[in-house]
Amino acid sequence: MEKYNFREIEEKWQKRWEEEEIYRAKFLSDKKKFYVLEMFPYTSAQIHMGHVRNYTIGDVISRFFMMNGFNVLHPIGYDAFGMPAENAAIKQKIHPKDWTYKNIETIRKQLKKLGISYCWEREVITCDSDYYRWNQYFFLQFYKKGLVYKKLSPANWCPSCKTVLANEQVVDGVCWRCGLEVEQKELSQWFVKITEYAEKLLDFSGIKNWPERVIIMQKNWIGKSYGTEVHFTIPELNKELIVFTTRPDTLFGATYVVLSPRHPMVQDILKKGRLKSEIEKFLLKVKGQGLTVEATIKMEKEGIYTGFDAINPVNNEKIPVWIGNYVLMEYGTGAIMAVPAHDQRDFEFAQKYKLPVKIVIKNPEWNGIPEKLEAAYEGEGKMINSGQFNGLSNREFMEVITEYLTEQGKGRKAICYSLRDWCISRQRYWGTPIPIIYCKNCGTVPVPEKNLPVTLPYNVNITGQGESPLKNLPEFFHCKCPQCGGDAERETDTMDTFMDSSWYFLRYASGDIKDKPFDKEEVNYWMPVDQYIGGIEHAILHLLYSRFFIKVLNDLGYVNFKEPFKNLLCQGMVIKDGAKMSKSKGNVVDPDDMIKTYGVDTLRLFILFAAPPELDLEWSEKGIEGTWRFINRVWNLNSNILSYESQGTDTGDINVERIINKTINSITEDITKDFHFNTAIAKMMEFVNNLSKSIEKKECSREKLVSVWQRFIKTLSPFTPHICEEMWELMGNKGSLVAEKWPEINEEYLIDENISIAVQINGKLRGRITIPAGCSEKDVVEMAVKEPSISRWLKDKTILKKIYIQNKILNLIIK
RNA sequence: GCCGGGAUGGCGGAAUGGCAGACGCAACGGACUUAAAAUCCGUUGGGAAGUAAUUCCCGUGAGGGUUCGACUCCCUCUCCCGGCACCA
Repeated sequence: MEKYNFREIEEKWQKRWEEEEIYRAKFLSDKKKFYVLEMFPYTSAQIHMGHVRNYTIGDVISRFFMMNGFNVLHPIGYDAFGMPAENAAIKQKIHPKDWTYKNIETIRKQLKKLGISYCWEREVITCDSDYYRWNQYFFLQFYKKGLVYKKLSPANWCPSCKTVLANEQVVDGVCWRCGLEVEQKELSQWFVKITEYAEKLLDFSGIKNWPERVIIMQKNWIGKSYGTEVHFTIPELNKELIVFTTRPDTLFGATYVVLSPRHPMVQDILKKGRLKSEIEKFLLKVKGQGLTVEATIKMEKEGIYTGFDAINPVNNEKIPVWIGNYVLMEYGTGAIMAVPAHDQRDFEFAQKYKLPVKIVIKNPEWNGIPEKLEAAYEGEGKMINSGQFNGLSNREFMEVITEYLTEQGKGRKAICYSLRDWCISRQRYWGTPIPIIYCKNCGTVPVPEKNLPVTLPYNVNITGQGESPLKNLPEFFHCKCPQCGGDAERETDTMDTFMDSSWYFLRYASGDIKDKPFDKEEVNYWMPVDQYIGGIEHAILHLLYSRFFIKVLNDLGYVNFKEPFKNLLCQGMVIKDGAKMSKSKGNVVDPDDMIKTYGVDTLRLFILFAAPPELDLEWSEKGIEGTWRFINRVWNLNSNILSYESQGTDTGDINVERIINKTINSITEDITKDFHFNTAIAKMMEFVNNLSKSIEKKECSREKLVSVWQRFIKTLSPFTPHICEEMWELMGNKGSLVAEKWPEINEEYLIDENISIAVQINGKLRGRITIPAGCSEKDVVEMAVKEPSISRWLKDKTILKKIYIQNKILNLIIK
C-alpha cells in the first residue's frame, strides 16, 4: 500500500489545474452562471487563518456549483491601498508601493498553495493605475450628477505632528505616535451624497438571502425616524431656530433648547458679544473632545447658557438657549428642544444645571401630579399643562400639534435619517488621487476624462507628520488649469479605500479590458454576485457603500441590476485560547506551517469541520490531527478498494447503496440549505466508518463497491480536491472532478424497511420499538402496548390520549 | 448607554417543537510490537440500584410560562462575545 504523500499529490494537481486552466471563467451568455466571491484580502504581509477559512468556504461552494452544471466565476484580487502601507513605510523605510507589491507576491503564492478554484486571469490590484483610474472616472461621473460635493468637516488633528489621524490612531484621546492630546480640526473635505439614497438603501427586496442581523444592522445605521420640525424664534437675533423632534407631543414641556457647538447660530451669538469669553472657553474645551467612540461614550454631558432666549411657538414661553457638547451637527438640524420631564437625558442635564422641569404627560399610575420627578417619564398618557389640548392622549396629540404647527407656519412633519454623507477625503498619500484642479480664475475644475489617470507619483517621502506628501511634490501639486491653461493646483486628498472595494467585483466580471471600467454586457451576465462570503466586521460600511455604488451605476445606466450581492454568508472569526488570533497576543497559527505538516487538504477539512461557518472557530492542534487521521483512512481505503475482490450478496449491495444515497442526500442538503459543512463532513466520516466495516465483511460485490466509492470521491472533492483528484485517477478515470456531475440520489434507497420509533408514557421516554415503514397509528399502538418495557407502565391504567408522529414518536397519556 | 448575537459533556460541536450529546478531540481499557510511535477494536453526561442483562432518577446559564411533548417558542434575570455615530 502506497503511503499518502500529500506534498507530491498537491503539487501535481495544482500544476495540472494551472496548465489546463480548468478554472478559467468563460463568458457563455446561454449558460446559467454562478458568481461566487470572497472579500478580497488587504495586502498586509501574509494571509492568516481567517483568510484560509473564508477562501475555503468559497471554494467548496464554487466547486459544488461547477459540479452542478453552472458556469462559475470565482475570482480573486488585492485590496492594495490604505494606511498600513504608509505605516510600514514609516517604520521599515520601504516605499508603500514596494511593500504592497512584495506582499502581493507572497499572498499570491500562499493562495495558490490553498488549491482554490480561482480564475487567476481576472486578478485585480486596486493600487494599479489601470484600476484606480476608474475610481477617478466614477468620481467624475458622480460629480457631473451632483452626487459629490465639498464641505467643512472635523477630523482628528494632532497639533504636534501637524497631521490628520484616523480614529484608530487616536488611543485614549492622544496621538499614537507622540502622545499629545488630539484636537478637532475643521477641514474642507469631499463627500458623496449617500443620504440621497437612504430610502433606496432601506429597500432590501432585491436581496435574496442575507443574514437577518446584517439587514437589521444596516437599517439601524440608516436610522429612519419620523418626527416634526418645530420653529422657535430668537427675537434678539431676529432668527428662527429649527429643531427636529420625534416627540412633538412634549412641546409644551420644553424648558430649554440646545445647539450643537458647530451650529451656525453659535457664530451669530458670538458676534453679539454677550458672555463671549465664557462661550469661547467652552467651545475650545469641546474642540479637544475626540471623535472616537470611546471618547463620546466616556464624555460627560456639558453645556453653557448663551444669554439668549427662544420663544416656544405654541405658548410663547421664553426658554433659554444653551450650547451642549452632546448635540450632533450631523443629525437632524443640529439643535434640539429639551423636555426634562419626558426624556431621561434631558432630565439629567436639567438636574446638573438646575433647569426647570415641566410635566405635560400624566402617567396613568400617578395619583395626581408629583411635585418632583425622580426620573423622566417616557411613557404614554393624557396631556396636561398643554393649554387647549389638555386631556388628549399624547398619541393623538402628536398628530394634532404637528397639524397645528403646520397651519401656523411654525413647523411641519419631517423624516430624519441618521445616515450621514460619505466622506471620501483622506489626507494621505497611498490612495487614489481625487481628480480635481483648483484654478485661481476658474475655481474648482474637474480633471477632463481624457487626462485620466491622475497618477500617484512614486517619488515621495513618507514621515507620518505634516501635510500630505503630495503637497510637497511640485511636479504633482502644481499644474495647468484644463480650462484656461493658467497656473493651478491639484487636489492632494486621496480617496477612501471603500471606494476601491465598492465596485472591484465588476472589474473581475469583465476580464481584461483597458478602455472602459468594465464590459457592460459581460457584467450584466455575471452580476449580481450569487454568493458573497466575508467577515461580519464588514456588515455595515463595505456592504452599504457597495449597495449604494451599484444603485448609482444603475441610475446612470451602467448596469441593469440594483443590488450587488444576492446572497451573503458572514463567517465567524478564527480564535485560539478564547481570543482572536493576533500578533500582539502571540496566538497566531501560521497556515504555511500547517500545510507543511499535514497538507492543505487536511487543513481545509479541519477548518470546515471544526464549526459551522457563521460561528467563531476555536483552533485546535489536536483537532487537526483528527482530520489528518480521517484523510489517511480515506487514502488507505482507496487502496483496499483497488485490490478488493468479492462476489458479495444482494443484501450487501443494497446495504451500501442505501448508505451512499443517504450520505450524499444529506450532504447535498447541508451544503445547499445553510452551508453547514461541519455536519456534511461528519456524515462522510460516518460513511467511511460504515463502509470500512462492510469491506471487512466482504458484504458487497466489487462492482458495487467501486461504483459507491467513486460517488463518494465526487462528494468529498469540493472539500479536499487534491487527494480526490488523485484517487479518481487511481480508480482509472480521466479528467478533473469539477467536470464531473454531482452524484444523483435514488429516492428508493433513502427509505428504510424498518424504522425505530420512541415510545413515551406521559412525555417520558420508556422504550423503543421497530416498526415496518408506513405502519398505521393503530398498528403502532398495538405493537407498543405489547412491548414489555411499555406494558409494565400500563398496568391498572387507562390510556387517555395517543399522539403519534409518523416514523418518529408515540406518546401515550395515561392515568 | 444603545443595537445585534450567544450560553448544550472534560473540549469543538449535533439536534430549531418529537429518542439531548451525531461526528471529532481528549481520557480509559484492549489488540499488534522486544519496546515505542503509528494503526485498529471497545468504553465514555452525572448519580443510584443490581452478580448481570438491565432499570430508575437528574441533566441543554437561572427562574417562570405555553404544550401531550421545549435545547428549540414566550416572559423575567445573570453572564459572555461582537458592533456603534449620546440619533433627540
